[in-house]
Amino acid sequence: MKHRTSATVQQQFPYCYEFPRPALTVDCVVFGLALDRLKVLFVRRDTPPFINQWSLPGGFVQAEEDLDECAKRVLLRKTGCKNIYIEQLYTFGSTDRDPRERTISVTYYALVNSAEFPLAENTSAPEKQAEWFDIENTPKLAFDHNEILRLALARLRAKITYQPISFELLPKAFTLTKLQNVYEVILGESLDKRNFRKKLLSYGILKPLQAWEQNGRQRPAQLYSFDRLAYKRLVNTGTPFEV
Amino acid sequence: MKHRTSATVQQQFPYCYEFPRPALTVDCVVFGLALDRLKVLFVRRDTPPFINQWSLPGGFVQAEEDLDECAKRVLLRKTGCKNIYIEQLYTFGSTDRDPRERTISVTYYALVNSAEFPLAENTSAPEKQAEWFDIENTPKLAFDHNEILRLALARLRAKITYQPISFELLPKAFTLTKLQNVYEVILGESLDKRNFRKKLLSYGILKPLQAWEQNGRQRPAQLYSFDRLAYKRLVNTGTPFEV
DNA sequence: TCTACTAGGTGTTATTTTTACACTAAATGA
DNA sequence: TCATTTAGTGTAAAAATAACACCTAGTAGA
Repeated sequence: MKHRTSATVQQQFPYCYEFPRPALTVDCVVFGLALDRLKVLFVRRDTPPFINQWSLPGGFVQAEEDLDECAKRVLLRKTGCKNIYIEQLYTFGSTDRDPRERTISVTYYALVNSAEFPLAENTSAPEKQAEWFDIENTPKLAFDHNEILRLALARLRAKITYQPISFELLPKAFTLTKLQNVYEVILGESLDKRNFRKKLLSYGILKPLQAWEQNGRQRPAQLYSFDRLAYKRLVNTGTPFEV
Repeated sequence: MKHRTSATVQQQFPYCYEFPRPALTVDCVVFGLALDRLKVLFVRRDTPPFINQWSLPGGFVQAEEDLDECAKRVLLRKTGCKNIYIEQLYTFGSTDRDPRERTISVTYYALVNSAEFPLAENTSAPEKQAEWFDIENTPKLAFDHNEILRLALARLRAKITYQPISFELLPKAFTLTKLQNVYEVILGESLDKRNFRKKLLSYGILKPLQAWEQNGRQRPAQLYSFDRLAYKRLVNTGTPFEV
């Protein structure tokens, strides 16, 4: 139960409890795609501890905000884009993970659409210092954020094989080659083009558009969009989606 | 940052912070096996809110205790047994999930070994009122605990097919029939005996013991134990474990 | 305008994995 | 010794996966 104290101390530390309470933060691992590579977004800390070190974007959970909302708020602030795919990852709560005081971090990972968000090599994000790093070349991060990143990457790798989240990294309309590239980049292995197309198309969750993409001096590629309704129907029939 | 206030209020609410902080609890979904059925453990609440209603065993996270430790402490208190398999499930933090005040719950699910723990139909747990319920017949629970239970069950069903956690529900030595039964009970479908045995034995992670189980007036069954080292080797070769 | 280049697009076969299925073995109790 | 019960075992058909090569349709530049 929360109680107010009197006196001046109240003004600075007005929220008082019977037992100590850890601070609660949300930290996000934001994945994006650029130049056919998997990227991840870090922000440079401007306060101690770990001042000037790179870290995951995050923030304290506000009193009247759900955890998911908090993650979305953080993402909007750091990346400037809404409607990002997010998923809760894990909650980190070692007693020594923050040198200042006990802090619990509920972590999320997010997938940003490479069309809506201007992804370029080391472009700065809207505010503060934020940068995209290639997943193969990440710096030492503040706190236990390297560990969080590892877990997020493992989760992404696993999840992409049985849930249609690859589309979240692509623009609404995409070619099969781009889609295959998402899998190759994340799984770290190359796939057979014909088998990949055969399998993906067999689920009937890709809607061919009346549009083609012209990218260089070659044959234009058919554009597709992800058909969420068809995917729901697929799930209802019990057919597993697998790549 | 935590600060102490002066005056009498300090004695009751001595932990003061600049911003409001939610309470932090750990709640556990404890699964067990009895009479070839999947069971789950609930405790009856003895304080408001939801007094007298069934709920998941849980408790507040102590200042100097990791989240996993907290879950283990809760489980030891409620079930009396150590070395339980636990895994973090999800963190629930809706602003309205606790009618008293903002409370974040880091949830875990646990698998208890049916040999070490005396599982019987509705046996009372060591202290307070605790009962095992058949998974097909669970009561309305306090807070959002029914939702947590649903999620835990979904996770258990998914996980059992690609991680060797079924063994955690069985005694050290078990028969293949018992093992198959674990899968059938959790997945809710019957499996082919020959195919099941062929597949499980093919991984080489079951060590046949020089022991047989005599259960009725029939041929005694070979006992096996789970070979953790062999499983590690299997993982290292990249072979997926799948049921 | 012709040619070289580039990525897009497509089927078939061999191999592997999965599924379906039925009888004998070893013990007990009557 | 016979009836009953669960333990334990192999094979063949079907399905899924993996391997593999060439033509297409456009652009750029000669």
